[in-house]
Amino acid sequence: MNYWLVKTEPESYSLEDLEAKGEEIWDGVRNYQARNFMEKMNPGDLVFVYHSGKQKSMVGLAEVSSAPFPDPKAKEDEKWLAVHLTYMQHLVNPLPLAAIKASPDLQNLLLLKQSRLSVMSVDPLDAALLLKMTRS
DNA sequence: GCCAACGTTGGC
DNA sequence: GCCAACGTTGGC
Repeated sequence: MNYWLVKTEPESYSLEDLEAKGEEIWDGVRNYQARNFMEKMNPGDLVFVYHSGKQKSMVGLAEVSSAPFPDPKAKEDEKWLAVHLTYMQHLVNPLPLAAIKASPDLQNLLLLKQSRLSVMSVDPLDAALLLKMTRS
């Protein structure tokens, strides 16, 4: 199983929106590094959902519920990808960015290293620690 | 509101 | 192919 983290601005699309809908197509990603991660997604993979902007906290969990497929919104000659994500839960304890920054064990999270990346992988050990910290 | 990081665009 | 200019993201 692989672990991922997706960022979203709650003002445009929030975890609550995902919860209400149950499953959502995660499209519109227009960054090559992010696409390369999406390419490796498999159904059943766990996805941490992070709210950027005012909240800047990890707020929930979702599950990859499809194989990656061509982004239907992409132009015909472009090879962008989308996946389906299914809502799992809100975290018992949302994890603020400040707490992540303050944790010596989480310093190699791509979230901290590449602030603009919107889809990224999470190391299994980091994922286990995150799950522990959020008691989910 | 500002700025750092970084991706993209276009002139050369 | 380089690089300056510009736009966007996201934290502060």
